[in-house]
Amino acid sequence: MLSKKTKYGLKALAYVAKHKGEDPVQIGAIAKSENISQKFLESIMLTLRKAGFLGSKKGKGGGYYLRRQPEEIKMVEVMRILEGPVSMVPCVSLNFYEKCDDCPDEMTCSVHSLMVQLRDSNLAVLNKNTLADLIAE
Amino acid sequence: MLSKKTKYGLKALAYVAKHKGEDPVQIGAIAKSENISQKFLESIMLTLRKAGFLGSKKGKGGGYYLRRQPEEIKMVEVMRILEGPVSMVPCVSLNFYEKCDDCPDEMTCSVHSLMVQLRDSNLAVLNKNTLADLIAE
DNA sequence: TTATAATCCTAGTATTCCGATAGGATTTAA
DNA sequence: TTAAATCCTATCGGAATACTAGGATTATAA
Repeated sequence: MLSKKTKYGLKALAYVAKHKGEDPVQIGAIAKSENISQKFLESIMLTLRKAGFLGSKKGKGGGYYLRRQPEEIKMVEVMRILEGPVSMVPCVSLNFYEKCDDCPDEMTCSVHSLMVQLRDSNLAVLNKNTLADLIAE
Repeated sequence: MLSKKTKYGLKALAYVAKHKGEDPVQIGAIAKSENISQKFLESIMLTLRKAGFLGSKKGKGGGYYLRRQPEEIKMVEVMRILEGPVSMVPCVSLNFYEKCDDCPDEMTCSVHSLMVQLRDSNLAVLNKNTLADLIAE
């Protein structure tokens, strides 16, 4: 299941992207438009800013804006920040590799190959889609 | 992340499939071979039996055996039983459809299309792979 | 017949994670 | 100087996950 954090984060990014070129958008406006708890969204926006997707302006008239073009923000980057690894098991993760605690040997693990295939098919989709695709429809 | 339940279940199915044609295999043997808590595995085996993948024989010399050919057990079936929906959001699930609580309208939801693509690419992999593929390598 | 070995089944528990909230500190525009 | 916004850390309740306990049931075989 996709976490609410990720879902809200994606929606918020889409919202900001839709208002590109205008004044910065406020958390309150996004929260209201997308039915998201404002406080929860605050922490998500913070994450997205620290990851470099968003910039912010403090104080009155402040808010968030995109720091990169929507076409250049790949979904795989956003997902890795918000949701974590693309892989379903750490031992096939490209960016978050870890040994599985129960597997003595990855090469003889019966689920390994299936997990690699799932990872790769997901990566293909997430590499192809950008923030621009999210607001296209 | 793949749940331990699913991971253990897949490994157990693979183990049983490897011993096809022999006497039924005991939970204890699987647990030992795959580093799984025996009690936990018990409940997983029960699930797999009730789902029709496994048969069981009680009493001394009992254990579990496959009820279908490995080539005919699709990973998508097993995953749906153990892990739940293939989709990451309920509103794009084919077998577990539900409306998302925060979305007023699926058609205007910015993450919808991405979720459909992910679902379909995962389905493709899970439909192609069978239990036979798990033990092939 | 009886001991043993296995599954069956329900309930409970410990821990972790998720979603959300609290409460201010800081910064900026008007 | 006031209001409006982000910034930041800490915390909390509930749900889900991973696992455990304890026995009931069934079948084999000495």
